[in-house]
Amino acid sequence: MDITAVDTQATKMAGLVIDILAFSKNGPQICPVRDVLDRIGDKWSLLAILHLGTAEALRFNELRKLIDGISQRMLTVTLRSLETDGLVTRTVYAEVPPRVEYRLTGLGHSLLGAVIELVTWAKVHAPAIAQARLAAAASQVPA
Amino acid sequence: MDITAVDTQATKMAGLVIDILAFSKNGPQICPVRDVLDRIGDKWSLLAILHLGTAEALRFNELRKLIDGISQRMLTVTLRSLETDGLVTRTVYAEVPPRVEYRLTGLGHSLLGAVIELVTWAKVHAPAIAQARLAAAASQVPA
DNA sequence: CAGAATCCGGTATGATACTG
DNA sequence: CAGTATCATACCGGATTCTG
Repeated sequence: MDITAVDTQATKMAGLVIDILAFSKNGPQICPVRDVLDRIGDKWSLLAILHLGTAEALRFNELRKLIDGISQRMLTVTLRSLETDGLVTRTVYAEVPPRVEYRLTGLGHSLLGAVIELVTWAKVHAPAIAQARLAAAASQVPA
Repeated sequence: MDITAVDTQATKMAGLVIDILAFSKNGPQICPVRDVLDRIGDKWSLLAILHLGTAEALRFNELRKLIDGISQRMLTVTLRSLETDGLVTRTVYAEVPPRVEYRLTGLGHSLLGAVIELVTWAKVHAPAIAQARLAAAASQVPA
């Protein structure tokens, strides 16, 4: 990739971003971009979506085991808010003991695609970020 | 897209996610996916990256005006942490009054690509989410 | 099993004032 | 202009206990 190609792509991305940000200013309601980012910007939503993307359906305690470190409370809260936003469905089976299954909706699957992009980026560039942090720490306390 | 195609794509995404999550378990250090999500999961980082993606370079107060509602303090904190992670560069010009320019690094631009995917999703599906929320609110207080 | 309710601390964020 | 320093606070999220 030569300089010209880089420039072209950068310009293209800039145009896309400008469109998005312009859109976010329109209308009387809050910015949809911020709104969605707030939703997925919490500690567990994206992880829940990722794990739900690995199976057709998952039960509450299955998710609890898969998402390492999540508390019962936060799993409940997270799933409810994802349900409210139409990203997952919650199905209760009238049995005893109770069984509840969660699965991604079509909307949830469409988000999964974008999320995979992001975590793939994270996976690929994690070493670069770690290195940058080390370099920053080193220049912080040189003596 | 027929049922088979949907299934195939869903299976493919599931495989990708499994790879990513498996990777995140490896090694003694913390999960890189969570690490990066924590970084960009704060309130302002993604917005700063998006705006920096619209121009070659931006000054402190230019960003301040562009990112509506951000406080001086949070802009500073956000930019510093992005700098620490190697996503933006900070250039101080020895002038008076001082001038400081921020611009995305190559790493930052690569993240911008994934972020654009995400916010584009947000832009497209914001109405669907809004509708889901309304439906949830309606079923909440039916009487 | 799958939660609901409650309490509680830490941290992220905001407001304000001061400075090189 | 581009911060830093300090204080105030809201709310996120964890631990615990109780329930259908």
